[in-house]
Amino acid sequence: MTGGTARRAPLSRDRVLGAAVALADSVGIEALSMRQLAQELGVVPMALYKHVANKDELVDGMVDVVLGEIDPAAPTADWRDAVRRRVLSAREVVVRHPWARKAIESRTRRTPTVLAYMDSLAGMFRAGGFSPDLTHHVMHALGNRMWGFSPELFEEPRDPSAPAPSPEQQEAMAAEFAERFPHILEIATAATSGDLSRVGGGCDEQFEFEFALDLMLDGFERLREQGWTSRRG
Amino acid sequence: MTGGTARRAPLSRDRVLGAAVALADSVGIEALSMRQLAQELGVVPMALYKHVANKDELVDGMVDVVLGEIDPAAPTADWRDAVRRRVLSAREVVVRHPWARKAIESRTRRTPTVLAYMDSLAGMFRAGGFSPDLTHHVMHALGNRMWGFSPELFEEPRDPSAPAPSPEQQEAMAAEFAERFPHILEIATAATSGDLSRVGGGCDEQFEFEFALDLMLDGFERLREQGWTSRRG
DNA sequence: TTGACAGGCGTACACCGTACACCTACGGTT
DNA sequence: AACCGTAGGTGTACGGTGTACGCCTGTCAA
Repeated sequence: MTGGTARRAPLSRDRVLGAAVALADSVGIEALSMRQLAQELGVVPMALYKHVANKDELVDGMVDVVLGEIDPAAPTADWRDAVRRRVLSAREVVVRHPWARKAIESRTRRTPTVLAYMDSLAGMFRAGGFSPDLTHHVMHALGNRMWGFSPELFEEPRDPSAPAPSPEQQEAMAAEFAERFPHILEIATAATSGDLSRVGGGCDEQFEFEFALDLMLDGFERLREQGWTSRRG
Repeated sequence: MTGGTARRAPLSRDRVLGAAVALADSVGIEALSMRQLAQELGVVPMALYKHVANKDELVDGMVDVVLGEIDPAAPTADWRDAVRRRVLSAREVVVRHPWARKAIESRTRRTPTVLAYMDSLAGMFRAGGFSPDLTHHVMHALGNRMWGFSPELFEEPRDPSAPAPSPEQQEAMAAEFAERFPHILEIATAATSGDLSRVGGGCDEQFEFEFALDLMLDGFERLREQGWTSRRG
């Protein structure tokens, strides 16, 4: 009966992964469970296991999905520009999917999609005149930054439900902090251009990311120029 | 009765944390559970909660313990040397406690111990002539490498229980790999000096770490020399 | 002697991933 | 038309997790 109440669309690997990505987008990766995902799909938990082997493989698949959102590599004369674009494009997708950071960090299996991305990046270095040897090391040096994220040194819980400390408590804490961690306080205030009220407010992650990325790329270029090699002689 | 069968030594926060570190050392962080830890201490699970608030706080404490194993900062004329020593000392302890990598990555709360370490590092940059502004950014650029580890691009499961693929299967896989990921294959063989049989064997992590660290430190020094600042004008 | 309290115990709950057996509907073969 | 293999959704159950809550007991100060 085509005109009756529409039957639930059948599951498929893609539908499962898509729903998982959407769910992780809204509740985070640590709240994503097979049971909740099943419920979201109007299905019993075990039904999922007909489409993914287990939860690990599910997360692998989710990572593949978001990696698929990275802009395909565009041909560029300049290796530096090519790498930079690619990585910043990757960054855009992990910003869209904040859980991807943890997911990628925790991943141990390298899926073909992951390998393909790394391969394309390696290819850019090679095309730019990097030796296989040097390419290898700069890929390591890039590390997780190739996926468009850097570790968050300070992640603020910013828990609004927590009871706000009284002003004098705040003052006391600030005083103790200033005594024990003067340099951190100093650079934190520098980061906010001296606006003390915004000290806890987090950093400009995009700036920090590009700063570090460019620093590395500069270093890479220098090593390439001077024909760096790991073999002594 | 002092001479009778010795009563179990009473629990304490330190004893709990010490046992947790030892347990994680032997079974890994993901196998560490409150129940198992309690059993190790000859105690009922809930007894632990009299000494740590919850599991998160337990892990925070464990991280603090291992950070305590880092060599105290020694006075050095050269900022570069000071930072390098400190970070490599940190690396020694995370190599001793492999689980610390994941633990630190997953941590969100910054304990005083963590802050103290970061503060001492920041202090080294400041003493070396870095502006607060620049210090801030280089700390971000250093990222998790300040804890002595870099992300593992390829972690091999190296599962010995998995059925070994037949030689022809292996050959077929290698051929497909070579076609799809030529650059990865190329740099992997470069890493083993052309010894194809060792391609899957992993990289020299220590070398990669120092390579990346020195690359960053070089970059930092250059920025310091030229009086880099994030403010335009 | 008393009574507060620190610290270990036992039970119980909600949640997790997933093994296993079952059912049911569909597509191709005879 | 009868059959049957199989893909895919269901239900139940098991062993694991973190931890809330109440109890009980030994220690020590008043």
